Amino acid sequence: MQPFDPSATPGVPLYKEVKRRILATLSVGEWKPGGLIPSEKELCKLFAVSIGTLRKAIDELVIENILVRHQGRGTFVVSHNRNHHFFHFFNITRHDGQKSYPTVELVRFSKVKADALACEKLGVAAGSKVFVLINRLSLDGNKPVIDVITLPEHLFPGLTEQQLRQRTNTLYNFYQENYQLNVIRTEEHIRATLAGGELAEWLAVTAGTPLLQIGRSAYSYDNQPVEWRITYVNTEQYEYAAKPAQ
Amino acid sequence: MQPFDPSATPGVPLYKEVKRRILATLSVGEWKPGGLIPSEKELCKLFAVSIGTLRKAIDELVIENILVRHQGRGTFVVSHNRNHHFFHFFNITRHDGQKSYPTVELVRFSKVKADALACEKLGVAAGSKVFVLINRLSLDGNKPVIDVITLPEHLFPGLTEQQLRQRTNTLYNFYQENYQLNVIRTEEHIRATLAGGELAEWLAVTAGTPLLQIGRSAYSYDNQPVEWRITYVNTEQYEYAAKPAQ
DNA sequence: TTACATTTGTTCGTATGTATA
DNA sequence: TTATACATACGAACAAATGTA
Repeated sequence: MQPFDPSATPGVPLYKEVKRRILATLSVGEWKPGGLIPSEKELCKLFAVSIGTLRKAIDELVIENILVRHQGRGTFVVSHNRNHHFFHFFNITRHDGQKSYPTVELVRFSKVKADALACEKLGVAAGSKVFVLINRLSLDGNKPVIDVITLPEHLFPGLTEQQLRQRTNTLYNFYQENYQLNVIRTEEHIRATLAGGELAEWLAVTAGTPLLQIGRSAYSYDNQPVEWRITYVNTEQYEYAAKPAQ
Repeated sequence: MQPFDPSATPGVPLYKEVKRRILATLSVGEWKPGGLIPSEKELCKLFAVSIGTLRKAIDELVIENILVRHQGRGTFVVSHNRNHHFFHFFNITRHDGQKSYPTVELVRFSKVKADALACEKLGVAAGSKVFVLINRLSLDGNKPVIDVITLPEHLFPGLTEQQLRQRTNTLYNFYQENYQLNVIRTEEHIRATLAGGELAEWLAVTAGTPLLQIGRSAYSYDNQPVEWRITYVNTEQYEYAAKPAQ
């Protein structure tokens, strides 16, 4: 005989329900990125489950890079920092596989009506306003990457060019600190294209140079779309390192 | 007091040791792809560990796509089939995300001395012989993909063009069935390039068309390199779908 | 259709080890 | 040194899926 539990749903394992409740708590900002969540013992009491069930829920959130455990210290909400987690979303390396931190230069900032593609990718109504940022990234003195980033205005109210220029950490850290938007997952689709026009200028290549064109959707908790970007990469000296098929 | 265990190594958790022993058993071919491994109860006896420890070892192998569990049936060694597991290593989709199975046409088959890059990627001595296969893939009547595949001769003794033409399943299934080489992991690095020469002919595009150039190393158990390939993709109608950052 | 044995999945809990502050 | 927190290892009981008699 099961103990009475009003939240129990037939067919849904208890640990999945615990996981959902942890995600919901993260989603409303009760536990903040970089912060400590209650200990396993406390969470067992809170959710009225055994330690094994709780650990199974947290295990999945750790695998999904949403929580991180530190033996002896506690369990933390994953945060976007320069040191931790950055290369999880930055897949550009030198041909020899060497990674390095890019420096970023804001080339353009504007607020416009979203085009059809942006509306679809961001899940906003036709005619909605969006911010468009164009960033140029430098690596080892080269400038091989241009990011064209689209952000829905309703999630970034009052965003200004100055704020973006003054940020000292990563862009995803900026979203997190200033707009409580925590990017936890991306989807990427890669095509080849040719440089031309302003893109060729910004990358300092001749028109007709082959480039990678990487479309990325970035999501927060609850699969909320936060950002849509297209990244262009000159692969003369750099390349895209795909994650091992898993 | 711990029970005496001659295989125990200080600092290495028991479940990691169990995992290593399962991998070693797979590596020598004692449990075959597609086949059933002993039940959890039997494995507990075999390794003299508790059910929890055994499950933790198997959990990791399931996450790594090496084993697969079926409730009520048992635990199986993952196998390369047309139906199961194929899209795990095939990341080309239509622009709308639609997946379909390619048909394959062998364009060229030869045995040559490995060049420096192939030697490095396959971990073979300079001057070693390798087979080079060129495949053209069709999707929905289009021919957007060329694979240039390099295989070390010592792992594929006696490989013939006829064998390759007669295969009815995937290439990785062919390696598995005929050479007991089970590809379980790949690494991929993506660049942009321009079509030209034979490549442009095979893909039926004009010279100067931008293409994806995807370098892939494929590994078996024990990180043994099995295959090195370069895939060229015409992304006019297709694209590379990266796995979600995980 | 039914009954049963087998196998994995879920949930519970305890004891001990290891890392941290 | 001590308390706290996660990591590892143990195992019991029951649920759910599967295949077979």
